[in-house]
Amino acid sequence: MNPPGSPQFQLPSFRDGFVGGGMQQRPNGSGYAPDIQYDFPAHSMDTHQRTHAPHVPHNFGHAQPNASGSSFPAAEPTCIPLPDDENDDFPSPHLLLGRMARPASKVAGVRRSEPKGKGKQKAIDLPVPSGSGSQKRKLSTPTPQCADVKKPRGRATGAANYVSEDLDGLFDILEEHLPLGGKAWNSAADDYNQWAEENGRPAHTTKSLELKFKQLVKTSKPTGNAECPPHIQRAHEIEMLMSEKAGSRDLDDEDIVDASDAIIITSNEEDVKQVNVKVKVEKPRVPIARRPPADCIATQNTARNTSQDLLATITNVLDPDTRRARNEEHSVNALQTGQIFTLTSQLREAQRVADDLRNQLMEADRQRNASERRADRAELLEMMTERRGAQVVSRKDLSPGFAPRVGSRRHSKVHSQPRKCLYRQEITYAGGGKSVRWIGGSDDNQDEVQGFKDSPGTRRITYYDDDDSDNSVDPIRKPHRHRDVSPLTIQPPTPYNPPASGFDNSQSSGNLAVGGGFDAVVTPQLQPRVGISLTVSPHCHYADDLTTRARAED
DNA sequence: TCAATTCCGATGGTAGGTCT
DNA sequence: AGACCTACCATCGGAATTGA
Repeated sequence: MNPPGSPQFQLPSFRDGFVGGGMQQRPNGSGYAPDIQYDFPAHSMDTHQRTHAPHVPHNFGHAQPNASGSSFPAAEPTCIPLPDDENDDFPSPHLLLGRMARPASKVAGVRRSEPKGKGKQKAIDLPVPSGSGSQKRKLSTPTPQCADVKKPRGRATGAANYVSEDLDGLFDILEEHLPLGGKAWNSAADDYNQWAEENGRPAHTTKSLELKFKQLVKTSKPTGNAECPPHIQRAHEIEMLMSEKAGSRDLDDEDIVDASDAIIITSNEEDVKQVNVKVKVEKPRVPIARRPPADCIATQNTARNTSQDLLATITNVLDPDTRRARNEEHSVNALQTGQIFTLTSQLREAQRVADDLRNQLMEADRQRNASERRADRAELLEMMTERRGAQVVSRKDLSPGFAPRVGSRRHSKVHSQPRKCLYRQEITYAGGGKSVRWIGGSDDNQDEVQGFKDSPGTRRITYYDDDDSDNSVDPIRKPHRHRDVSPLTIQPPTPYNPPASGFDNSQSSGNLAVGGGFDAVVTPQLQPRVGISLTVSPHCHYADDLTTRARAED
Protein backbone atom coordinates (compact mmCIF):
# COMPACT_ATOMS: atom_id res chain seq x y z
CA MET A 1 0.00 0.00 0.00
CA ASN A 2 1.19 3.38 -0.85
CA PRO A 3 0.28 6.26 1.26
CA PRO A 4 -1.25 9.23 -0.33
CA GLY A 5 1.36 11.44 -1.79
CA SER A 6 3.65 8.70 -2.88
CA PRO A 7 4.31 8.22 -6.57
CA GLN A 8 2.42 4.98 -6.61
CA PHE A 9 -0.62 6.62 -5.22
CA GLN A 10 -0.77 9.20 -7.91
CA LEU A 11 -3.51 8.44 -10.35
CA PRO A 12 -4.26 10.19 -13.58
CA SER A 13 -7.35 12.11 -14.03
CA PHE A 14 -10.25 10.65 -15.91
CA ARG A 15 -9.50 12.86 -18.85
CA ASP A 16 -5.89 11.80 -18.91
CA GLY A 17 -6.96 8.23 -19.19
CA PHE A 18 -8.67 8.97 -22.47
CA VAL A 19 -6.38 11.55 -23.86
CA GLY A 20 -3.31 9.56 -23.11
CA GLY A 21 -1.59 12.11 -21.06
CA GLY A 22 -0.56 9.43 -18.65
CA MET A 23 0.44 10.08 -15.11
CA GLN A 24 1.80 13.41 -14.32
CA GLN A 25 3.19 14.86 -11.21
CA ARG A 26 0.72 17.27 -9.78
CA PRO A 27 2.07 20.40 -8.35
CA ASN A 28 -0.03 20.09 -5.25
CA GLY A 29 1.66 16.86 -4.45
CA SER A 30 -1.52 15.08 -3.74
CA GLY A 31 -1.72 13.47 -7.10
CA TYR A 32 -5.39 14.07 -7.37
CA ALA A 33 -6.58 15.66 -10.44
CA PRO A 34 -7.79 19.12 -9.60
CA ASP A 35 -10.85 18.79 -11.79
CA ILE A 36 -12.24 15.75 -10.02
CA GLN A 37 -14.93 16.13 -7.43
CA TYR A 38 -14.89 13.73 -4.56
CA ASP A 39 -18.00 13.02 -2.64
CA PHE A 40 -16.55 11.39 0.39
CA PRO A 41 -14.23 12.61 3.00
CA ALA A 42 -10.72 11.39 2.98
CA HIS A 43 -10.78 10.33 6.56
CA SER A 44 -13.62 7.93 5.90
CA MET A 45 -11.71 5.91 3.43
CA ASP A 46 -10.55 2.59 4.61
CA THR A 47 -7.49 0.97 3.34
CA HIS A 48 -9.26 -0.62 0.46
CA GLN A 49 -10.68 2.60 -0.75
CA ARG A 50 -7.57 4.53 -0.26
CA THR A 51 -5.66 2.03 -2.27
CA HIS A 52 -7.74 2.48 -5.33
CA ALA A 53 -8.80 5.45 -7.22
CA PRO A 54 -11.38 7.24 -5.22
CA HIS A 55 -13.15 8.54 -8.30
CA VAL A 56 -13.55 5.08 -9.74
CA PRO A 57 -16.40 3.13 -8.24
CA HIS A 58 -15.36 0.14 -6.27
CA ASN A 59 -17.27 -2.08 -8.65
CA PHE A 60 -16.09 -0.32 -11.72
CA GLY A 61 -14.96 -2.51 -14.59
CA HIS A 62 -14.79 -6.22 -14.73
CA ALA A 63 -12.94 -6.94 -11.58
CA GLN A 64 -12.91 -5.85 -8.09
CA PRO A 65 -9.52 -4.45 -7.49
CA ASN A 66 -7.70 -6.40 -4.96
CA ALA A 67 -4.27 -5.90 -3.69
CA SER A 68 -3.71 -9.53 -3.26
CA GLY A 69 -4.90 -10.35 -6.73
CA SER A 70 -6.87 -13.34 -5.53
CA SER A 71 -9.50 -14.50 -7.88
CA PHE A 72 -13.19 -14.76 -7.29
CA PRO A 73 -15.81 -17.00 -8.83
CA ALA A 74 -16.16 -16.32 -12.51
CA ALA A 75 -19.86 -15.81 -12.19
CA GLU A 76 -19.19 -12.54 -10.59
CA PRO A 77 -18.04 -9.98 -13.14
CA THR A 78 -16.21 -8.31 -10.41
CA CYS A 79 -14.19 -11.46 -9.81
CA ILE A 80 -12.55 -11.57 -13.23
CA PRO A 81 -8.82 -11.64 -12.62
CA LEU A 82 -6.88 -8.65 -13.71
CA PRO A 83 -3.78 -8.90 -15.82
CA ASP A 84 -0.48 -8.75 -14.12
CA ASP A 85 0.68 -5.34 -13.35
CA GLU A 86 4.22 -4.34 -12.84
CA ASN A 87 3.30 -2.46 -9.73
CA ASP A 88 1.31 -5.39 -8.44
CA ASP A 89 -1.36 -2.90 -7.80
CA PHE A 90 -4.66 -1.84 -9.26
CA PRO A 91 -4.04 -1.09 -12.89
CA SER A 92 -4.33 2.42 -14.00
CA PRO A 93 -7.75 3.38 -15.23
CA HIS A 94 -6.39 4.46 -18.54
CA LEU A 95 -5.13 0.94 -19.12
CA LEU A 96 -8.49 -0.51 -18.30
CA LEU A 97 -10.41 2.05 -20.25
CA GLY A 98 -8.11 1.54 -23.15
CA ARG A 99 -9.50 -1.96 -23.47
CA MET A 100 -13.01 -1.38 -22.26
CA ALA A 101 -13.93 1.99 -23.59
CA ARG A 102 -14.55 2.08 -27.27
CA PRO A 103 -15.68 5.10 -29.17
CA ALA A 104 -19.15 4.96 -30.53
CA SER A 105 -19.19 3.11 -33.77
CA LYS A 106 -21.87 5.35 -35.24
CA VAL A 107 -21.30 9.01 -34.92
CA ALA A 108 -22.55 11.93 -36.83
CA GLY A 109 -20.44 13.22 -39.60
CA VAL A 110 -18.76 9.96 -40.57
CA ARG A 111 -20.16 10.22 -44.06
CA ARG A 112 -18.32 13.36 -44.68
CA SER A 113 -15.66 13.03 -47.30
CA GLU A 114 -12.78 14.30 -45.28
CA PRO A 115 -12.32 15.28 -41.71
CA LYS A 116 -12.41 18.98 -41.26
CA GLY A 117 -11.81 21.20 -38.40
CA LYS A 118 -14.59 23.15 -36.86
CA GLY A 119 -15.18 26.71 -37.66
CA LYS A 120 -12.02 28.67 -37.86
CA GLN A 121 -9.93 25.59 -37.37
CA LYS A 122 -10.91 24.42 -40.80
CA ALA A 123 -9.93 27.67 -42.35
CA ILE A 124 -6.63 27.64 -40.54
CA ASP A 125 -5.73 24.00 -41.03
CA LEU A 126 -6.99 23.40 -44.50
CA PRO A 127 -6.54 25.46 -47.59
CA VAL A 128 -9.82 26.83 -48.71
CA PRO A 129 -10.45 25.93 -52.33
CA SER A 130 -11.34 28.76 -54.54
CA GLY A 131 -15.01 29.27 -55.07
CA SER A 132 -16.14 27.33 -52.08
CA GLY A 133 -16.14 27.59 -48.38
CA SER A 134 -15.95 30.67 -46.33
CA GLN A 135 -15.16 33.70 -48.32
CA LYS A 136 -14.60 35.66 -45.21
CA ARG A 137 -12.05 33.26 -43.83
CA LYS A 138 -10.44 32.90 -47.18
CA LEU A 139 -9.84 36.58 -47.26
CA SER A 140 -8.74 37.09 -43.73
CA THR A 141 -6.81 33.91 -43.00
CA PRO A 142 -3.66 33.12 -44.89
CA THR A 143 -3.48 29.73 -46.52
CA PRO A 144 -0.66 27.35 -45.64
CA GLN A 145 1.08 28.31 -48.86
CA CYS A 146 1.33 31.89 -47.75
CA ALA A 147 1.48 31.19 -44.06
CA ASP A 148 5.17 31.89 -44.05
CA VAL A 149 4.51 35.44 -45.14
CA LYS A 150 2.94 36.61 -41.93
CA LYS A 151 1.03 39.77 -42.27
CA PRO A 152 2.40 42.44 -40.03
CA ARG A 153 0.23 43.10 -37.10
CA GLY A 154 -0.85 46.44 -35.94
CA ARG A 155 -1.89 49.50 -37.73
CA ALA A 156 -1.09 49.68 -41.37
CA THR A 157 1.39 52.25 -42.52
CA GLY A 158 -0.24 55.36 -43.80
CA ALA A 159 -3.64 54.63 -42.33
CA ALA A 160 -5.14 57.97 -41.46
CA ASN A 161 -7.53 58.75 -38.70
CA TYR A 162 -11.14 59.50 -39.31
CA VAL A 163 -12.01 63.16 -39.44
CA SER A 164 -15.39 64.83 -39.34
CA GLU A 165 -15.57 64.94 -43.10
CA ASP A 166 -14.99 61.22 -43.30
CA LEU A 167 -17.62 60.54 -40.69
CA ASP A 168 -20.16 62.70 -42.46
CA GLY A 169 -19.55 60.91 -45.70
CA LEU A 170 -19.73 57.58 -43.94
CA PHE A 171 -22.97 58.52 -42.25
CA ASP A 172 -24.52 59.62 -45.52
CA ILE A 173 -23.69 56.32 -47.13
CA LEU A 174 -24.76 54.30 -44.14
CA GLU A 175 -28.01 56.18 -43.97
CA GLU A 176 -28.62 55.24 -47.56
CA HIS A 177 -27.64 51.59 -47.22
CA LEU A 178 -28.54 50.82 -43.62
CA PRO A 179 -26.33 47.75 -43.71
CA LEU A 180 -27.36 44.87 -41.51
CA GLY A 181 -25.09 42.10 -42.73
CA GLY A 182 -21.70 41.60 -44.16
CA LYS A 183 -22.73 41.95 -47.78
CA ALA A 184 -24.51 45.19 -47.11
CA TRP A 185 -21.46 46.46 -45.28
CA ASN A 186 -19.28 45.52 -48.23
CA SER A 187 -21.57 47.45 -50.53
CA ALA A 188 -21.54 50.43 -48.21
CA ALA A 189 -17.77 50.25 -47.95
CA ASP A 190 -17.46 50.22 -51.72
CA ASP A 191 -19.58 53.33 -51.94
CA TYR A 192 -17.62 54.97 -49.19
CA ASN A 193 -14.30 54.25 -50.85
CA GLN A 194 -15.66 55.61 -54.08
CA TRP A 195 -16.76 58.71 -52.25
CA ALA A 196 -13.37 58.95 -50.54
CA GLU A 197 -11.60 58.69 -53.85
CA GLU A 198 -13.71 61.46 -55.29
CA ASN A 199 -13.16 63.69 -52.28
CA GLY A 200 -9.51 62.95 -51.82
CA ARG A 201 -9.97 61.08 -48.57
CA PRO A 202 -8.22 57.85 -47.59
CA ALA A 203 -10.07 54.64 -48.21
CA HIS A 204 -10.87 52.17 -45.47
CA THR A 205 -11.71 48.53 -45.38
CA THR A 206 -15.15 47.21 -44.66
CA LYS A 207 -14.16 46.01 -41.25
CA SER A 208 -12.57 49.29 -40.38
CA LEU A 209 -15.67 51.22 -41.35
CA GLU A 210 -17.92 48.83 -39.49
CA LEU A 211 -15.69 48.94 -36.44
CA LYS A 212 -15.59 52.70 -36.47
CA PHE A 213 -19.34 53.00 -36.74
CA LYS A 214 -20.00 50.52 -33.97
CA GLN A 215 -17.41 52.20 -31.87
CA LEU A 216 -19.25 55.47 -32.24
CA VAL A 217 -22.56 53.81 -31.49
CA LYS A 218 -21.37 52.29 -28.27
CA THR A 219 -19.62 55.41 -27.10
CA SER A 220 -20.70 55.96 -23.54
CA LYS A 221 -21.82 59.25 -22.18
CA PRO A 222 -18.97 61.30 -20.86
CA THR A 223 -19.44 62.39 -17.32
CA GLY A 224 -19.73 66.08 -16.79
CA ASN A 225 -20.84 66.85 -20.32
CA ALA A 226 -24.45 66.31 -21.19
CA GLU A 227 -23.97 67.38 -24.77
CA CYS A 228 -23.75 64.46 -27.12
CA PRO A 229 -21.33 65.06 -29.98
CA PRO A 230 -23.14 65.45 -33.26
CA HIS A 231 -21.41 62.59 -34.99
CA ILE A 232 -22.23 60.23 -32.14
CA GLN A 233 -25.79 61.43 -32.13
CA ARG A 234 -26.05 60.81 -35.84
CA ALA A 235 -24.50 57.38 -35.42
CA HIS A 236 -27.21 56.59 -32.92
CA GLU A 237 -29.87 57.81 -35.32
CA ILE A 238 -28.53 55.62 -38.08
CA GLU A 239 -28.32 52.70 -35.71
CA MET A 240 -31.96 53.31 -34.85
CA LEU A 241 -32.84 53.29 -38.53
CA MET A 242 -31.00 50.02 -38.88
CA SER A 243 -33.03 48.57 -36.05
CA GLU A 244 -36.24 49.74 -37.65
CA LYS A 245 -35.17 48.27 -40.96
CA ALA A 246 -34.47 44.97 -39.28
CA GLY A 247 -37.86 45.10 -37.61
CA SER A 248 -36.35 44.94 -34.19
CA ARG A 249 -35.91 47.19 -31.29
CA ASP A 250 -34.46 47.09 -27.86
CA LEU A 251 -36.82 46.05 -25.15
CA ASP A 252 -36.72 47.42 -21.71
CA ASP A 253 -37.34 45.27 -18.74
CA GLU A 254 -40.83 46.70 -18.46
CA ASP A 255 -41.57 45.33 -21.91
CA ILE A 256 -40.45 41.87 -21.06
CA VAL A 257 -41.90 41.32 -17.62
CA ASP A 258 -44.80 43.13 -16.18
CA ALA A 259 -44.95 42.62 -12.50
CA SER A 260 -48.72 42.89 -12.46
CA ASP A 261 -49.02 40.06 -14.95
CA ALA A 262 -46.70 37.69 -13.17
CA ILE A 263 -48.36 34.70 -11.57
CA ILE A 264 -47.26 32.85 -8.50
CA ILE A 265 -46.36 29.23 -8.86
CA THR A 266 -47.32 27.26 -5.81
CA SER A 267 -46.77 23.69 -4.80
CA ASN A 268 -50.36 22.86 -5.59
CA GLU A 269 -50.45 19.93 -7.96
CA GLU A 270 -53.26 21.35 -9.99
CA ASP A 271 -51.33 24.48 -10.59
CA VAL A 272 -48.35 22.46 -11.59
CA LYS A 273 -50.45 20.50 -14.03
CA GLN A 274 -51.68 23.68 -15.56
CA VAL A 275 -48.20 24.95 -15.91
CA ASN A 276 -46.94 21.76 -17.49
CA VAL A 277 -49.40 21.95 -20.36
CA LYS A 278 -47.50 22.33 -23.57
CA VAL A 279 -48.02 25.75 -24.96
CA LYS A 280 -47.03 26.63 -28.44
CA VAL A 281 -45.88 30.17 -28.17
CA GLU A 282 -46.35 31.96 -31.42
CA LYS A 283 -43.47 33.86 -32.73
CA PRO A 284 -44.13 37.54 -32.49
CA ARG A 285 -44.14 39.19 -35.84
CA VAL A 286 -42.89 42.60 -34.93
CA PRO A 287 -41.11 43.80 -33.02
CA ILE A 288 -38.51 41.17 -32.38
CA ALA A 289 -36.59 41.35 -29.20
CA ARG A 290 -33.02 42.02 -30.07
CA ARG A 291 -30.28 41.03 -27.79
CA PRO A 292 -28.54 44.06 -26.43
CA PRO A 293 -24.78 44.13 -26.24
CA ALA A 294 -23.19 42.05 -23.59
CA ASP A 295 -22.05 45.05 -21.64
CA CYS A 296 -25.61 46.32 -21.48
CA ILE A 297 -26.77 43.02 -20.11
CA ALA A 298 -24.07 43.01 -17.53
CA THR A 299 -24.81 46.51 -16.40
CA GLN A 300 -28.57 46.30 -16.42
CA ASN A 301 -29.01 42.95 -14.78
CA THR A 302 -26.24 43.03 -12.30
CA ALA A 303 -28.50 43.35 -9.29
CA ARG A 304 -31.17 41.03 -10.60
CA ASN A 305 -31.31 37.41 -9.98
CA THR A 306 -31.10 35.73 -13.35
CA SER A 307 -33.11 32.74 -12.32
CA GLN A 308 -35.87 34.88 -10.96
CA ASP A 309 -35.98 36.79 -14.19
CA LEU A 310 -36.19 33.62 -16.17
CA LEU A 311 -38.90 32.26 -13.94
CA ALA A 312 -40.85 35.47 -14.15
CA THR A 313 -40.56 35.45 -17.92
CA ILE A 314 -41.76 31.87 -18.16
CA THR A 315 -44.65 32.46 -15.82
CA ASN A 316 -45.55 35.55 -17.74
CA VAL A 317 -45.60 33.61 -20.98
CA LEU A 318 -47.72 30.84 -19.52
CA ASP A 319 -50.14 33.15 -17.80
CA PRO A 320 -53.65 32.56 -19.26
CA ASP A 321 -54.49 36.22 -19.00
CA THR A 322 -51.32 37.13 -20.76
CA ARG A 323 -51.97 34.55 -23.42
CA ARG A 324 -55.50 35.78 -23.88
CA ALA A 325 -54.30 39.33 -24.15
CA ARG A 326 -51.63 38.23 -26.60
CA ASN A 327 -54.17 36.42 -28.71
CA GLU A 328 -56.40 39.45 -28.74
CA GLU A 329 -53.48 41.58 -29.73
CA HIS A 330 -52.66 39.20 -32.54
CA SER A 331 -56.25 39.28 -33.70
CA VAL A 332 -56.23 43.05 -33.72
CA ASN A 333 -52.95 43.07 -35.56
CA ALA A 334 -54.28 40.63 -38.12
CA LEU A 335 -57.40 42.74 -38.61
CA GLN A 336 -55.38 45.88 -39.00
CA THR A 337 -53.03 44.19 -41.41
CA GLY A 338 -55.98 43.06 -43.49
CA GLN A 339 -57.39 46.55 -43.53
CA ILE A 340 -54.06 47.96 -44.55
CA PHE A 341 -53.85 45.47 -47.39
CA THR A 342 -57.35 46.34 -48.51
CA LEU A 343 -56.70 50.06 -48.44
CA THR A 344 -53.43 49.58 -50.23
CA SER A 345 -55.07 47.61 -52.98
CA GLN A 346 -57.81 50.22 -53.31
CA LEU A 347 -55.28 52.98 -53.50
CA ARG A 348 -53.36 51.11 -56.14
CA GLU A 349 -56.53 50.57 -58.15
CA ALA A 350 -57.45 54.24 -57.90
CA GLN A 351 -54.01 55.22 -59.07
CA ARG A 352 -54.33 52.90 -62.01
CA VAL A 353 -57.69 54.40 -62.98
CA ALA A 354 -56.25 57.88 -62.69
CA ASP A 355 -53.39 56.90 -64.95
CA ASP A 356 -55.81 55.50 -67.51
CA LEU A 357 -57.89 58.65 -67.47
CA ARG A 358 -54.79 60.77 -67.80
CA ASN A 359 -53.65 58.76 -70.77
CA GLN A 360 -57.07 59.05 -72.39
CA LEU A 361 -57.03 62.79 -71.86
CA MET A 362 -53.62 63.11 -73.42
CA GLU A 363 -54.67 60.97 -76.37
CA ALA A 364 -57.79 63.06 -76.89
CA ASP A 365 -55.72 66.20 -76.77
CA ARG A 366 -53.39 64.84 -79.38
CA GLN A 367 -56.29 63.90 -81.61
CA ARG A 368 -57.80 67.34 -81.21
CA ASN A 369 -54.55 69.01 -82.18
CA ALA A 370 -54.15 66.76 -85.18
CA SER A 371 -57.69 67.49 -86.31
CA GLU A 372 -57.14 71.20 -86.01
CA ARG A 373 -54.02 70.96 -88.09
CA ARG A 374 -55.80 68.99 -90.76
CA ALA A 375 -58.66 71.46 -90.75
CA ASP A 376 -56.29 74.37 -91.14
CA ARG A 377 -54.58 72.74 -94.05
CA ALA A 378 -57.86 71.96 -95.69
CA GLU A 379 -59.10 75.50 -95.24
CA LEU A 380 -55.90 76.87 -96.62
CA LEU A 381 -56.20 74.72 -99.69
CA GLU A 382 -59.81 75.65 -100.04
CA MET A 383 -59.10 79.33 -99.86
CA MET A 384 -56.26 79.05 -102.29
CA THR A 385 -58.41 77.13 -104.68
CA GLU A 386 -61.23 79.62 -104.49
CA ARG A 387 -58.96 82.56 -104.91
CA ARG A 388 -57.45 81.01 -107.96
CA GLY A 389 -60.91 80.94 -109.39
CA ALA A 390 -60.60 77.28 -109.96
CA GLN A 391 -64.18 76.58 -109.18
CA VAL A 392 -63.98 73.34 -111.04
CA VAL A 393 -61.90 71.88 -108.26
CA SER A 394 -64.17 70.47 -105.65
CA ARG A 395 -63.40 70.34 -101.99
CA LYS A 396 -63.26 66.65 -101.79
CA ASP A 397 -60.70 66.68 -104.54
CA LEU A 398 -58.55 68.93 -102.43
CA SER A 399 -58.79 66.91 -99.30
CA PRO A 400 -59.59 63.34 -100.05
CA GLY A 401 -61.09 61.52 -97.19
CA PHE A 402 -61.49 64.60 -95.10
CA ALA A 403 -64.97 65.85 -94.47
CA PRO A 404 -65.47 69.56 -94.01
CA ARG A 405 -65.90 70.60 -90.46
CA VAL A 406 -69.16 72.12 -89.49
CA GLY A 407 -69.79 73.99 -86.34
CA SER A 408 -66.20 74.68 -85.41
CA ARG A 409 -65.85 77.50 -82.98
CA ARG A 410 -63.13 79.17 -84.91
CA HIS A 411 -63.96 78.27 -88.47
CA SER A 412 -67.67 77.75 -88.75
CA LYS A 413 -68.24 81.08 -90.40
CA VAL A 414 -65.32 80.57 -92.63
CA HIS A 415 -66.78 77.40 -93.95
CA SER A 416 -70.26 78.63 -94.23
CA GLN A 417 -69.27 81.84 -95.91
CA PRO A 418 -65.83 81.44 -97.31
CA ARG A 419 -66.03 84.56 -99.35
CA LYS A 420 -66.57 86.60 -96.21
CA CYS A 421 -62.96 85.99 -95.16
CA LEU A 422 -61.23 89.28 -95.13
CA TYR A 423 -57.74 88.38 -94.03
CA ARG A 424 -55.58 85.49 -92.89
CA GLN A 425 -53.78 85.71 -89.63
CA GLU A 426 -50.82 83.57 -88.52
CA ILE A 427 -50.16 83.50 -84.82
CA THR A 428 -46.75 82.42 -83.62
CA TYR A 429 -46.82 81.65 -79.91
CA ALA A 430 -43.94 82.38 -77.60
CA GLY A 431 -43.86 78.88 -76.23
CA GLY A 432 -43.72 77.34 -79.66
CA GLY A 433 -46.39 76.43 -82.09
CA LYS A 434 -48.25 78.27 -84.71
CA SER A 435 -51.81 78.62 -85.77
CA VAL A 436 -53.52 80.02 -88.84
CA ARG A 437 -56.94 81.60 -88.82
CA TRP A 438 -59.09 83.16 -91.42
CA ILE A 439 -61.01 86.08 -90.09
CA GLY A 440 -63.90 87.83 -91.69
CA GLY A 441 -66.91 89.89 -90.80
CA SER A 442 -67.60 90.14 -87.15
CA ASP A 443 -65.38 87.20 -86.30
CA ASP A 444 -62.13 89.12 -86.39
CA ASN A 445 -62.37 90.59 -82.94
CA GLN A 446 -63.54 87.41 -81.37
CA ASP A 447 -60.60 87.22 -79.00
CA GLU A 448 -61.18 90.65 -77.66
CA VAL A 449 -64.82 89.89 -77.12
CA GLN A 450 -63.97 86.77 -75.21
CA GLY A 451 -61.31 88.54 -73.23
CA PHE A 452 -58.35 86.64 -74.64
CA LYS A 453 -55.03 88.38 -74.40
CA ASP A 454 -51.87 87.52 -76.17
CA SER A 455 -49.14 86.21 -73.96
CA PRO A 456 -45.81 87.99 -74.09
CA GLY A 457 -43.88 87.01 -77.15
CA THR A 458 -46.89 86.08 -79.22
CA ARG A 459 -46.68 87.42 -82.71
CA ARG A 460 -49.53 87.82 -85.14
CA ILE A 461 -49.04 88.18 -88.88
CA THR A 462 -52.12 89.23 -90.78
CA TYR A 463 -52.65 88.84 -94.50
CA TYR A 464 -55.36 91.22 -95.68
CA ASP A 465 -57.72 90.68 -98.47
CA ASP A 466 -60.66 92.41 -100.04
CA ASP A 467 -63.72 91.08 -101.60
CA ASP A 468 -63.13 92.97 -104.75
CA SER A 469 -59.75 91.47 -105.43
CA ASP A 470 -61.11 88.94 -107.79
CA ASN A 471 -58.17 87.50 -109.58
CA SER A 472 -56.50 90.80 -109.58
CA VAL A 473 -52.89 90.83 -110.40
CA ASP A 474 -52.33 93.71 -108.01
CA PRO A 475 -51.31 92.01 -104.77
CA ILE A 476 -51.13 95.10 -102.65
CA ARG A 477 -54.04 96.07 -100.48
CA LYS A 478 -54.53 98.38 -97.62
CA PRO A 479 -54.33 97.07 -94.11
CA HIS A 480 -57.62 96.02 -92.78
CA ARG A 481 -59.49 98.74 -91.08
CA HIS A 482 -60.40 96.72 -88.08
CA ARG A 483 -57.05 96.14 -86.54
CA ASP A 484 -53.42 95.69 -87.20
CA VAL A 485 -51.76 94.06 -84.25
CA SER A 486 -48.61 93.16 -86.10
CA PRO A 487 -46.02 95.54 -87.47
CA LEU A 488 -45.77 93.29 -90.48
CA THR A 489 -48.81 93.33 -92.63
CA ILE A 490 -48.65 91.32 -95.77
CA GLN A 491 -51.24 90.45 -98.28
CA PRO A 492 -50.61 87.36 -100.28
CA PRO A 493 -50.41 87.88 -103.96
CA THR A 494 -53.38 87.00 -105.94
CA PRO A 495 -52.69 83.90 -107.88
CA TYR A 496 -51.96 84.53 -111.41
CA ASN A 497 -53.81 82.51 -113.94
CA PRO A 498 -51.32 81.82 -116.59
CA PRO A 499 -52.28 81.68 -120.16
CA ALA A 500 -52.86 78.39 -121.72
CA SER A 501 -49.53 78.53 -123.37
CA GLY A 502 -46.75 77.26 -121.31
CA PHE A 503 -46.24 79.12 -118.08
CA ASP A 504 -44.81 77.13 -115.35
CA ASN A 505 -46.71 77.19 -112.10
CA SER A 506 -43.84 77.41 -109.72
CA GLN A 507 -44.24 78.86 -106.27
CA SER A 508 -41.52 80.44 -104.30
CA SER A 509 -40.66 79.11 -100.93
CA GLY A 510 -41.71 80.78 -97.79
CA ASN A 511 -44.80 82.68 -96.95
CA LEU A 512 -43.73 85.87 -98.63
CA ALA A 513 -44.22 84.90 -102.17
CA VAL A 514 -46.88 82.87 -103.82
CA GLY A 515 -47.79 82.92 -107.41
CA GLY A 516 -48.15 81.23 -110.65
CA GLY A 517 -45.64 82.01 -113.26
CA PHE A 518 -43.72 84.49 -111.11
CA ASP A 519 -41.88 84.81 -107.82
CA ALA A 520 -42.92 87.47 -105.36
CA VAL A 521 -40.76 88.70 -102.47
CA VAL A 522 -42.40 90.86 -99.88
CA THR A 523 -40.19 93.09 -97.71
CA PRO A 524 -41.73 94.85 -94.75
CA GLN A 525 -40.93 98.48 -94.28
CA LEU A 526 -41.42 100.22 -91.02
CA GLN A 527 -39.91 103.60 -91.94
CA PRO A 528 -41.04 106.14 -92.67
CA ARG A 529 -44.43 104.49 -92.69
CA VAL A 530 -45.73 101.05 -92.18
CA GLY A 531 -45.87 99.25 -95.45
CA ILE A 532 -44.38 96.61 -97.58
CA SER A 533 -42.28 96.39 -100.68
CA LEU A 534 -43.10 93.64 -103.12
CA THR A 535 -40.75 92.46 -105.81
CA VAL A 536 -42.14 90.14 -108.42
CA SER A 537 -39.89 88.16 -110.69
CA PRO A 538 -41.96 86.78 -113.56
CA HIS A 539 -41.01 83.72 -115.39
CA CYS A 540 -42.43 84.93 -118.66
CA HIS A 541 -42.40 87.84 -121.03
CA TYR A 542 -44.76 89.70 -118.75
CA ALA A 543 -42.01 90.18 -116.27
CA ASP A 544 -41.35 93.81 -116.92
CA ASP A 545 -44.93 94.75 -116.83
CA LEU A 546 -45.65 92.81 -113.67
CA THR A 547 -42.61 94.14 -111.90
CA THR A 548 -43.64 97.67 -112.70
CA ARG A 549 -47.11 97.16 -111.42
CA ALA A 550 -46.12 95.32 -108.31
CA ARG A 551 -43.61 97.76 -106.94
CA ALA A 552 -45.68 99.95 -104.75
CA GLU A 553 -45.81 101.43 -101.38
CA ASP A 554 -48.59 102.34 -99.14
C1' DT B 1 6.22 62.15 -25.57
C1' DC B 2 2.11 59.98 -24.98
C1' DA B 3 -2.71 59.35 -25.36
C1' DA B 4 -5.73 58.24 -28.97
C1' DT B 5 -6.64 55.67 -32.90
C1' DT B 6 -6.49 51.98 -36.10
C1' DC B 7 -5.58 47.44 -37.63
C1' DC B 8 -4.95 42.62 -37.03
C1' DG B 9 -5.21 38.10 -35.05
C1' DA B 10 -7.19 35.17 -31.73
C1' DT B 11 -11.00 33.45 -29.13
C1' DG B 12 -15.55 32.33 -28.03
C1' DG B 13 -20.49 32.41 -28.82
C1' DT B 14 -24.70 31.98 -31.66
C1' DA B 15 -27.76 30.55 -35.23
C1' DG B 16 -28.92 28.01 -39.14
C1' DG B 17 -28.04 24.23 -42.16
C1' DT B 18 -26.54 19.43 -42.99
C1' DC B 19 -26.13 14.79 -41.96
C1' DT B 20 -26.82 10.52 -39.38
C1' DA C 1 -33.06 14.48 -32.09
C1' DG C 2 -28.47 15.19 -31.82
C1' DA C 3 -23.86 15.91 -33.60
C1' DC C 4 -21.36 18.41 -36.69
C1' DC C 5 -20.32 22.19 -39.97
C1' DT C 6 -20.32 26.85 -41.35
C1' DA C 7 -20.95 31.73 -41.42
C1' DC C 8 -21.21 35.56 -38.78
C1' DC C 9 -20.49 38.46 -34.95
C1' DA C 10 -18.57 40.44 -30.57
C1' DT C 11 -14.76 41.10 -27.87
C1' DC C 12 -10.05 41.47 -26.37
C1' DG C 13 -5.22 42.38 -26.56
C1' DG C 14 -1.05 43.51 -29.03
C1' DA C 15 1.31 46.32 -32.31
C1' DA C 16 1.89 50.25 -35.08
C1' DT C 17 0.68 54.83 -36.33
C1' DT C 18 -1.16 59.46 -35.76
C1' DG C 19 -1.54 63.89 -33.95
C1' DA C 20 -1.77 67.20 -30.22
